Amino acid sequence: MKTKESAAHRRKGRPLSFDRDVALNQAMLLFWQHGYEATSLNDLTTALGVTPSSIYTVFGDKKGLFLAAVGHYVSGGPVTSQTIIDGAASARDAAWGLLQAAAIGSSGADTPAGCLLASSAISCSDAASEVKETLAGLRRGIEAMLEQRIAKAIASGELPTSADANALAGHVMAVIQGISTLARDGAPREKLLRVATTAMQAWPARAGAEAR
Amino acid sequence: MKTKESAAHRRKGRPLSFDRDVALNQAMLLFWQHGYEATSLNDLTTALGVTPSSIYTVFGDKKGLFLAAVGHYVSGGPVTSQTIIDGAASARDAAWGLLQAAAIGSSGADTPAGCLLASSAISCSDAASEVKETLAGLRRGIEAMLEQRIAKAIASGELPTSADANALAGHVMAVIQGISTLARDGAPREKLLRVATTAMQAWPARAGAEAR
DNA sequence: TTAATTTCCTAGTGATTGATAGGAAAATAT
DNA sequence: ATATTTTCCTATCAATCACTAGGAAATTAA
Repeated sequence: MKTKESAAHRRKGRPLSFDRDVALNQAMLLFWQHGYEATSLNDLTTALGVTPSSIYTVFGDKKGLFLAAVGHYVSGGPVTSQTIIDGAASARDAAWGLLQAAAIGSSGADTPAGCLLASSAISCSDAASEVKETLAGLRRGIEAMLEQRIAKAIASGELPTSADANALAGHVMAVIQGISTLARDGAPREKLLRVATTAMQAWPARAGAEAR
Repeated sequence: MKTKESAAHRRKGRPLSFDRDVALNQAMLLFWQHGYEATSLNDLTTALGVTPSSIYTVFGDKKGLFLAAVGHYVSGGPVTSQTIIDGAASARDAAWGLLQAAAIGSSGADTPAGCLLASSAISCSDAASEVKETLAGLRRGIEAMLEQRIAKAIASGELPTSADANALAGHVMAVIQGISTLARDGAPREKLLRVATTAMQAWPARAGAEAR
């Protein structure tokens, strides 16, 4: 069920000596652990078992490999931010789903701590600013999707009109970012989940309820 | 009123040709903007107007300069995390003070976006793990101080016994971390403050009040 | 003035960085 | 078989990295 180009047409020249997805997964793990700039080509070629020239013919350059690894990260599993938000029964569930996914994804036993999007290019040299900006764009995209979902909930009466969609979405994104750092600092999954639960206490009551 | 060694005793050899605090401030700004590893010695010597050998005689090595710059950062102004927590009238005010300081400090007009502690060494190579761990320790220290302040508030009846000091402190730290990243991604101060305000909505009601 | 001490500058160290040149090897197409 | 296309490996590129040797210059102590 992998994206394996339905075997209808084979390439012409010498075939790749390695599995592109396996290599991409290895690269993703390295970038996840050490970040974009701190992961050297030497680290990558060693871990992937591939020579530099192969990387450059397949992915262009280090930046291309990183972006491909990010793509592998965001669309690798069945659960993405998009599917979480779209599949949630309410804006509140969307926020909780994202926070829960961040807590669990940042504390996997077989993956580095934290979130690749949140941690791999926070500070960098000018040469890597394009990569940093790409990740920032992905983060902003998730935030925008969540904000729209919240705005829809306000419009539909699910949330009170006094709710601030922009601030609520920003708060959720901030906590997701923070959960990633807490995880990298060594916090266990159980704590990350309690932080996520605490963050949800900031969620406004349903529009009907006259509390707060 | 600077810490200038009360002029009682001058050093023996040739005097420093530059002001240590001015240089440290410049170094801090560079590390603040680009992070620890992405800031090269060449960047530093150029900005500081100082030769490499001078840096090494005064600060030991790049790591020593960075740690000195971090010290300059955390104890540079009159307001520190310590003074915010100790000076707050309540645990709630302590949390709000930290969040507000993060929002304002991350969006200064004359300083790089974000927080140096939160952004300068999130992901790094193995060679810089000591620096990363030092910053993580500073973050954990702030969190521990806040957690103790919250625990004290629970013990004194200021907060309900159902409150989770560890999770509340973790949430505040996560939001601080996230505010730093939002700022680096371009969010304006006004939004950071609204995120901080939203985060405070998660704070439990006073022990007496029977709400929630 | 002379000795001792400390910082100064110039020039360069070996190691590592991302990336490549050149040609052999392996596949398909004819 | 032969041509074409693509990837393979070996060896290496120039640039940059953090860092330092060696000696002149500037200060205090005697």
